[in-house]
Amino acid sequence: MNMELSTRLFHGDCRIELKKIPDRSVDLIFTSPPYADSRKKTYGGIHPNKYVEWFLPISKELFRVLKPTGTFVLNIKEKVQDGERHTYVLELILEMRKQGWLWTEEFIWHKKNCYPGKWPNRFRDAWERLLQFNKSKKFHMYQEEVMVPMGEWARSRLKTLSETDKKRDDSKVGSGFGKNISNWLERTKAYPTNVLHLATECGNRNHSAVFPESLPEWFIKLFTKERDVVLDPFMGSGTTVKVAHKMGRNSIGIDIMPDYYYLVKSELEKTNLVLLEQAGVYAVKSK
Amino acid sequence: MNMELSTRLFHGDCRIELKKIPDRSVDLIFTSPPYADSRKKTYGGIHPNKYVEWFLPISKELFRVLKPTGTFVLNIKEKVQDGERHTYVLELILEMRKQGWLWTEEFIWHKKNCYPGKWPNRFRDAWERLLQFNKSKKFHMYQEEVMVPMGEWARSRLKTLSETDKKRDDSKVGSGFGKNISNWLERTKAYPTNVLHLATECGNRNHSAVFPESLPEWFIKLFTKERDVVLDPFMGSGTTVKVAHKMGRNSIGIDIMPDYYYLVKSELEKTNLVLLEQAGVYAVKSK
DNA sequence: GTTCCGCATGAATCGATAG
DNA sequence: ACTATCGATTCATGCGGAA
Repeated sequence: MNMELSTRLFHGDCRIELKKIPDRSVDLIFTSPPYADSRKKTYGGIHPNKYVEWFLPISKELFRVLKPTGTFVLNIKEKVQDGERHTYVLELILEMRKQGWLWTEEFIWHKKNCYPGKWPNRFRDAWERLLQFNKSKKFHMYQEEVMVPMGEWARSRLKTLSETDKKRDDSKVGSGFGKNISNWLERTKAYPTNVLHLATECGNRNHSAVFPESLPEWFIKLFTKERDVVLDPFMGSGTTVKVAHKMGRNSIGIDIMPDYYYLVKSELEKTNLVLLEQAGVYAVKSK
Repeated sequence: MNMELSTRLFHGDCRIELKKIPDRSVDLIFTSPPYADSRKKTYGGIHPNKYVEWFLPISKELFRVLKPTGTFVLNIKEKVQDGERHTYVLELILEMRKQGWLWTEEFIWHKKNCYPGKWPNRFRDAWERLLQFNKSKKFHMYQEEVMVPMGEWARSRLKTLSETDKKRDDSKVGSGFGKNISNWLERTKAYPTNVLHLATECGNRNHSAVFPESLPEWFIKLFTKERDVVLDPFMGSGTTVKVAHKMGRNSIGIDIMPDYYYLVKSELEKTNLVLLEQAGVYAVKSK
């Protein structure tokens, strides 16, 4: 059957634009909001001390639009201010829990090629937080989709298992053991951990604060299946929505900056964009 | 000159034992306190909800004994409770700042071999926090001491060179060769980042150390020089004090558990222990 | 001496069962 | 209902013994 895959873009402040999205309609929110006091020109430079206050109305709307089985992944890192790490991320987590969010996990994104520099009192910052929030303890997670190749020892391990297998097969007759065995034998992959090793994308000076495609891709694989809905309320150059579309997910992108909005719009038009009746709402048709 | 290197051990609750240590006398505090609700048998199992309340009087004493130029490195990680990451670490950071601590940095310890397991809603936990606190913005940091070889190619290259070096060392007679090598070595070293990659120690039948020796070693190199004073108020099996002593630093270890206390004591006695007048205070003489 | 292989062992977490 | 205990699950590492 021919189904339509939609990519909807909204141009405006997500505090307002989010209200156009129905309750419990989104499977995954993946976003990297403007960092405190940075990207001043694009987002008006939220002061670190005002960051929590600014973000809470947004996270409340995000709570509303997320399905009970959905997940919110927030890519964020505190800035250094006056020689100290600022505490707005810590405070934000505490306040979001008061809104009903469950702080399920904190993934670490290890940036293998982090920004260069040298300071007398600190080293280069090579990691960012990927905070996982949920509305309920029962959320969808497709762990098999992100399994990774095992270490070197996999071969010998498999050998051992096949021998153990034989022994058990002799002693046990007609039990459900065979199924387990085949599971083990085909195992050449392992589940990942909560530490992600990805290089940052470099050389793209058109847009600030870009993350590599593999970052949203990993979480989209992990927390959604095809035809699910992915939302990025701080779309920026559109990495999340473009990856989502490529992966057969419906997506929604919001950005306040005209440059970003029209950039993503035109890029989607290059492929197969369909304008919907609402202003600023587009759908990309896909076979 | 013959100087004495001292390793002082205290047996008791660090909330009390710390009072025996003078104000502003410690250069580095490196410790890994008992995790909430774990090590029940050893520390009485502090409940996660009581953790901050329990730790704050200790951090207050630590603040007192640390030199203004010193550093406090706290190895900690929140437990999962009821499907969520607990918030006691976040709250602890916020409360410690109220005590006057500066939250300078958060290092990530990536545990390459983390505990195995599989669950429907989370992956294996492969990282811990190493929170850096200071009393002032002007603290001592010896960055050159922890420089690392650049990249993989450099590492293999270094191997080759060191082997070649050895071979020629036998036949070499005071040529300028060594100097060339050291020059080359300096060029291939880079400052590290705030992400540390270390495996936990396992299979060592002696004692199960909580962290590998290289962890305290790295921070001792970074934040102290020889003859400085290193303190671990939750000594455990004594990794920190033993590494500190090996590196020519004076050290102080405290533990409430008799088993740990007498274990470390006897290990130090095997080398060259000197009993001081105070009960529970020992010094290891070193030439 | 090397290299390879087998094995024990973790600062874990969930879900079920029991009190 | 709420807490305590137990079994099942899982994989990187370093050691020791064997080829």
